[in-house]
Amino acid sequence: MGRAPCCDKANVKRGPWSAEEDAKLKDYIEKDGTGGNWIALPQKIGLNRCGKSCRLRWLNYLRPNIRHGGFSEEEDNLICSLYISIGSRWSIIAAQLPGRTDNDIKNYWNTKLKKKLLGRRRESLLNRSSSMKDAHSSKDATSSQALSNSALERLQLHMQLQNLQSPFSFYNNPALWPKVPPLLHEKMTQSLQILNESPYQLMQPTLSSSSSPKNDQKAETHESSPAASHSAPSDFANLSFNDADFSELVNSMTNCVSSSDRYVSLPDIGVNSIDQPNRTQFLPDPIIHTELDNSLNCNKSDGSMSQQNQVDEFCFKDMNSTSRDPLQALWCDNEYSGQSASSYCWDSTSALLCEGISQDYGFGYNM
DNA sequence: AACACTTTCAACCGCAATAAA
DNA sequence: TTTTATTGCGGTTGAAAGTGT
Repeated sequence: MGRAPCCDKANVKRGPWSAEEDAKLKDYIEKDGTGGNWIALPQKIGLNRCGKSCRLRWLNYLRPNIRHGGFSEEEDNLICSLYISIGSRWSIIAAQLPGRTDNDIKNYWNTKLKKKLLGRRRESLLNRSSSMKDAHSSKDATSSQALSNSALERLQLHMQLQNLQSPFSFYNNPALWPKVPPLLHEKMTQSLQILNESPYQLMQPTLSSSSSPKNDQKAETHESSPAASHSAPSDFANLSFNDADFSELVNSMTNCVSSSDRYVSLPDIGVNSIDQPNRTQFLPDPIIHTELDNSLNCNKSDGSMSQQNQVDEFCFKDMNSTSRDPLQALWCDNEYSGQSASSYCWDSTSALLCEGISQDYGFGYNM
């Protein structure tokens, strides 16, 4: 037995809001507030709408100081940075962008920003590797458009950025990877292999990015949809890769590649509201900001980087310093203990919220 | 001009978390 | 402590607008 619906769906109006409905809702809330009960609100004001619909309309459209469209480069960079670090926690991302709603940011990311960013990345990767990768390039042209917002996508974006910037990085050297569970190691290897073989190839919608029944069910549902039907089969489809996997891997790698000054602080991320006047402004790590600028503005940062600089930026650039020892211990010496490194680090939003503390978000890019 | 295809984005859906009874 | 109601969120849908042929 499923839960009762929040309203009688057969007898409430759906679809686009009229100006009259907007005015009714806006006037009432501005005057009397929501009364702490969205479900009861439409009846109070004589709107034949579901309470959830009213709430959404208010939050995403009618609320004061909402901005639509016209995202600035700074906002682009911030969204990218946050997406890579925390994934599709749109409400948290929106909290860092005054006047933006989670829905807007989500739409913007899915329709424009992701393509913009990864498209540039693809171009750069292609330019650099075209001479040796021609044999692999054409087959993925179609599938490159199909993207998933899975954890693997974040990992791959992470890897692409890393790989492009520093071709000698540990991402290309499995021997340098940390001790992680064999399954994760295998996934990572597969991802790297696919990346290297198919610089065009990004994510597949058929990817079983989560083991949850919900997602499995939805994947089945979409099998017959037009969107799925034109998707080429992918090796990624064999990867089961969830947020926990991602966080574990990236966190481990972040610990390795990032010196302390490469961490970006995200103060009070869990408790900020875009309406809070005194919220702490989150600014992206300057290094990431630069990289994203380069990516979003089609600058070839990789082309301008000297070989020496690349070596300097190599993940074990401090190999000769004493500071590497703990890292080596993490990467090479410790047996995998079964405890995720992320258990005390950045991945879990809920952890952030529970702890209520500022977290260091390690991106781990060598830029 | 007409049609097909793609993109955009407002709105919806269902689940999980939380609050209230 | 358990049950029920409500809120908040991320994923998804589908109509409208845009673009290409």
